[in-house]
Amino acid sequence: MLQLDYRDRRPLYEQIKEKMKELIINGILKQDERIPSVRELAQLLTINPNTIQKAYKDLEVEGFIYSIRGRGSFVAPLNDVINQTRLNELTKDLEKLIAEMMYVGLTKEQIISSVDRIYKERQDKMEDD
Amino acid sequence: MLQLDYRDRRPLYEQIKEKMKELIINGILKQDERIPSVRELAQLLTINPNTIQKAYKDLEVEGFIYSIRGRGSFVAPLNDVINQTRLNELTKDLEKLIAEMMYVGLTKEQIISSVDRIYKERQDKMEDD
DNA sequence: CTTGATGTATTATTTAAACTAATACACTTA
DNA sequence: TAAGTGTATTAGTTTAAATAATACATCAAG
Repeated sequence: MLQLDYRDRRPLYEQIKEKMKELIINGILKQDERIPSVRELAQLLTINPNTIQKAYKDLEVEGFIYSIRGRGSFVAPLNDVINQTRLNELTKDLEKLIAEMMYVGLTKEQIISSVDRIYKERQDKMEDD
Repeated sequence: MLQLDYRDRRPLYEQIKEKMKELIINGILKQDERIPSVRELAQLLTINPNTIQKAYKDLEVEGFIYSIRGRGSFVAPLNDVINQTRLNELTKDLEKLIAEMMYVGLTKEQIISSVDRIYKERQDKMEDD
């Protein structure tokens, strides 16, 4: 379900965050589905529970999961995810990315066709579920 | 010209890289223009020269600047910037970003109109120079 | 040819962040 | 009640970032 890469120079909790986001975004984990507990995942990955805790806390702040003491952690419903702060961050990231793409000489048409292709590929993938 | 943020949790050399990229991408620094020397910038920012050196080395690898021993560091000509490796990285970043934007419910049209807006804004800005 | 500036490299040290470890507590469910 | 959950705290270790002090090769100017 989750594989860590120790050659990766990024912190473990970042890797966990990214992998978990992917699982949620790609629909592998469904809304309100329970995800492994802090201790379970720590044991599975043979790392410290505190590291999982940090990853989960970040994911909760970003709106991807919610946690209930005594019960566990769960995939957040979409409504919770769509918060303006996150949207602003994503837009800012998009601006940076496009700025660099323009700089290396990509035309608007090239960029948009990339967006189009990516969008289509993702839609196809989601329809398979 | 360059302002560091010590509340930022990212490493200083990352901040320097990002700021320098912005200056180049936004056309503030022109092709073949000389940028501050390692020692100059270190003194200006009151940080260690080795930190600047690391930032500059990274920027050179990514194709944004080139350095000549004994002379200084300069903004790279565009042709050098367009390398396939960098393009692949940018495309991968774009894929991740769009995936998350789709997840939070943005339609293809919304994303493309964002791209369109960003592109136009940047073109206007560049024409002012 | 000397001088001062440049990029580059190396080694050692300090500082900060990431990670581990061991507990503790409040809450939920069976 | 017992076992599992999230959460918090404190301490220690490990790793990365940043500093510090040099050294060397190159280039331009005097």
